[in-house]
Amino acid sequence: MWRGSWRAVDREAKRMARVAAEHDDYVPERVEARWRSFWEEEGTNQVDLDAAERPFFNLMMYPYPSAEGLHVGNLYAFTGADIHGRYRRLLGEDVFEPIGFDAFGIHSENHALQVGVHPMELIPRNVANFERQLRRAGLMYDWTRTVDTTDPEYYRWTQWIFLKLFEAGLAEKKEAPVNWCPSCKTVLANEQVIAGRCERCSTPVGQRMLSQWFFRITEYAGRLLDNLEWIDWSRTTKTAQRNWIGRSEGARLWFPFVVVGDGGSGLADGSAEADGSAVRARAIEVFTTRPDTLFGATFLVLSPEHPVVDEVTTADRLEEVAAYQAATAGQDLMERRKVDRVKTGVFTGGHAVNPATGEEIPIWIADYVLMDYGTGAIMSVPAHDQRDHEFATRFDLPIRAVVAASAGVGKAKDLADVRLGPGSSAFVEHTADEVLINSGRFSGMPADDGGRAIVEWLAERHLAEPAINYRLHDWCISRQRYWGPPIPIIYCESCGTVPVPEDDLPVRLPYMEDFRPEAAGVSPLARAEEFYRVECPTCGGEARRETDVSDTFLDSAWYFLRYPSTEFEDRPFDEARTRRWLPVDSYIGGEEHSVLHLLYSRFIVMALHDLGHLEFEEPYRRFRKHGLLIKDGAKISKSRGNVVIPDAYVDRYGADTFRTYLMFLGPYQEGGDFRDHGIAGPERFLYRVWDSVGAAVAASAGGQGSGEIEPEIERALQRAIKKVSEDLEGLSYNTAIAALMDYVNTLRSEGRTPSLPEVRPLIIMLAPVAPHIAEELWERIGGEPSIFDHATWPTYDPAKLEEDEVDIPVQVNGKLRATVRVARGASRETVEELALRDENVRRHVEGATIRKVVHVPDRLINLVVG
RNA sequence: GCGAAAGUGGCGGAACCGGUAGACGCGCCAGCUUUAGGAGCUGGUGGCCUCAGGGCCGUGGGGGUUCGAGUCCCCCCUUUCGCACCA
Repeated sequence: MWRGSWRAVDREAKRMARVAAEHDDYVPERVEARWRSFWEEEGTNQVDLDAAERPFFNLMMYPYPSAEGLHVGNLYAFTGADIHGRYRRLLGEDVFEPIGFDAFGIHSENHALQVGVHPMELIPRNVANFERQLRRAGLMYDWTRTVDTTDPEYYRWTQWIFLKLFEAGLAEKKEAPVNWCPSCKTVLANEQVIAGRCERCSTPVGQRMLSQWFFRITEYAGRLLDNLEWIDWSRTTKTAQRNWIGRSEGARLWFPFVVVGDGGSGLADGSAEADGSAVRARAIEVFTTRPDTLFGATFLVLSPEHPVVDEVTTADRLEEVAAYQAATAGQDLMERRKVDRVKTGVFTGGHAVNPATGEEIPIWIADYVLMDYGTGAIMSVPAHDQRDHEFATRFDLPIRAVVAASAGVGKAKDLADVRLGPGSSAFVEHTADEVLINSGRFSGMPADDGGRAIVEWLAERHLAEPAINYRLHDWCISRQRYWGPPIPIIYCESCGTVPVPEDDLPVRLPYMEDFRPEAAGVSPLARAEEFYRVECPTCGGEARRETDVSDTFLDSAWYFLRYPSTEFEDRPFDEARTRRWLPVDSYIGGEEHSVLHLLYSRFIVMALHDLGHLEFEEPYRRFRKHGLLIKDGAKISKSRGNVVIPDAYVDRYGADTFRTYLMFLGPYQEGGDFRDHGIAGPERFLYRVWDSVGAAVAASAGGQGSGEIEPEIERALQRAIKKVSEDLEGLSYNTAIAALMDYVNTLRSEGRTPSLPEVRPLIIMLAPVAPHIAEELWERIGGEPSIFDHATWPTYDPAKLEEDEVDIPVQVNGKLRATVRVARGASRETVEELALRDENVRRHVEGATIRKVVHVPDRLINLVVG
């Protein structure tokens, strides 16, 4: 007896033989290989970048070339973008569809460390593998214009961008607390910290003070937010960016210190000062969104890292404060950011003056106040802030209500002196309609007006000003790692920080046998003396290179600018090319990049625009996110072990079937469920198309059939053209494919043989989804290859779309009772008369009077009886 | 906690402005074809009842608006995804 596997192989071989015979030799592998080389040899996928009259830049997010190779999620993303590009091309546009590789970064480096192969060796291997996989997927890439971020000819311009931002004062080095991943041994941007853990290795992230290069993206926060109003992006992506930028409107307030031994009021009068700098220098600055509650600020809380902690702490508290600071510093951020933790903190012994009440209030430190938001200090209003309330209750600090629902205080005689009895320590939630109480002369004012009035009042003494605060932080681009572009800066004893002259770019990343990161937070490049020892470009003296490399997100913040200009060695992007091709017409990518890549690239483009290098300030005309593929009810990921590698599917079914399946399994912009057996539908569909065209060709050659479009087919065709065109425009690929299937079912219903003109538009409409088979069939019906150069997208005639007669549903009291067939445009009277002739309708109308007739022409009639 | 999206047959999913719910596909059923079938073709397929005419129910749950609600409004439940002590 044969063993199971032998039987399987035997069956499979038989199946293939039979399928090939039955389908007139449709062997996807053969067809696809043929057109792949045709495209390659003819340069079908290349567009003349200087002569294109209707340029369409079709961009998709370039991949990180992992060692595992291309996964099905990549292919899902690319196929959806490719279909749109091919559709635009068939509409007659000059579509430029490039691809590249995002090959720098910690991800690549960690993998190299893991397998013990140098990244300079590993990355080209991975890239080659990716390219092999991508070339089989039927994507319309122009392979003469790829981008590899690790190529010195690419990253010289990444460094150039750094220099431009540096010259403009948008890059600065500062000592700052940074997120530190002890496992990756590097700094992480806030965006790379997910719930307190490193986004790559999930190690809890700690804090560390390091001198780092920052891009001042916060300068652009307002514009990055405002432009979201008009750019054409997926709504959810805009929302994500809005939340990330996190605009809060409120005020900055200054609480003067009470100087120990001063004996005075402590409330300096700064009104005589021009700018209030002297007053403010002796005060603690806080940011609040609720200046109206200032009268209820009964204490201040500083972040333990706040620089003035040392200044305000009294001698008797030094020890306790220092201990608390140490405990906080030792805490990982994840722990610290847990919301449901019992609040902790210590009193510093110092006091400040509430500028509104003149009261001296205690200054505490607590880890629930974060140094990296606002000013790192808050005024605590325990009556109206949940967190402050918890804290005040725990440490027995005063709680004073200062706002109340206007309905509740209407009868109070003197709003300035509302005494809330024993219940006064209660937490009062913010409501829409509230007024100030216990707030001196501001009592009784609506909260919003009161807040503004308080700020105005204190502004005279420079103790308050309206302010907008953003959650967004400056972008830390320094990485203490090896695998990235060196930051082009030189430090000189006498000249200070000197930018590398443009002519000296690129600053090449040297080959280092040992590229492991060091725990000390110093880049591996700091061990390469021949790299960092350099002459100062200004004075010629001994100097030292910056040894940090830049963040991968800088590489990807501008790669799309490079694509049309890859051959220019003397400029990052050519002016004429850029004018013709940018901004990007269509950008499709994953939502996981909503706040990282998409925000950074907007910032870089905006900055380059302001510096006169670009004429536009938003990089993408249209951005659409694609959905996520799910398998077995879970997101596809390595950790879940449900990763799907497309190769086996492409081998077994061919790229066309696999593409069709991926696009058919759910709405592209929402994602869907990847299940092996679902692929049978699209497979059969393509075989059916193949057979249909074969039958049409044979019939035509044999002189059979009319060779024309039969009238009943015509309507189906018109409907299909309309539906497919609209759906490809809107990326609704699943329904576009359904419409094509529907049309094929109509063509073949009751075993009929279609004619060539019936089949021709089908082939064209199928081409974006299944390009290889479309090329082959196009050739078989006598078209000149490539279909993408010689076919034009079919159009429909709205007049032909509709039938002369329509079926009208007849409702009685909203319930369907019959349908009647009437001429298009039939009058209410006609339809009603016909409806009442129906036996079933009569039964439901009988014995009652018709009180109303709702008639929607050509759609429905509803008889209301009672 | 805040924000966003989504709950429709056995399954993946359709449904423009409120107007015949379930397109298309998977699976399943029947017939045809085939030496054979895990193949192909044609047709059928939401549930319950049925005197075989049709009837009732049905888009997470409850209410409402309307001649008419998957779609609009209010309340609730569930799931997924972001952001999370953001002052």
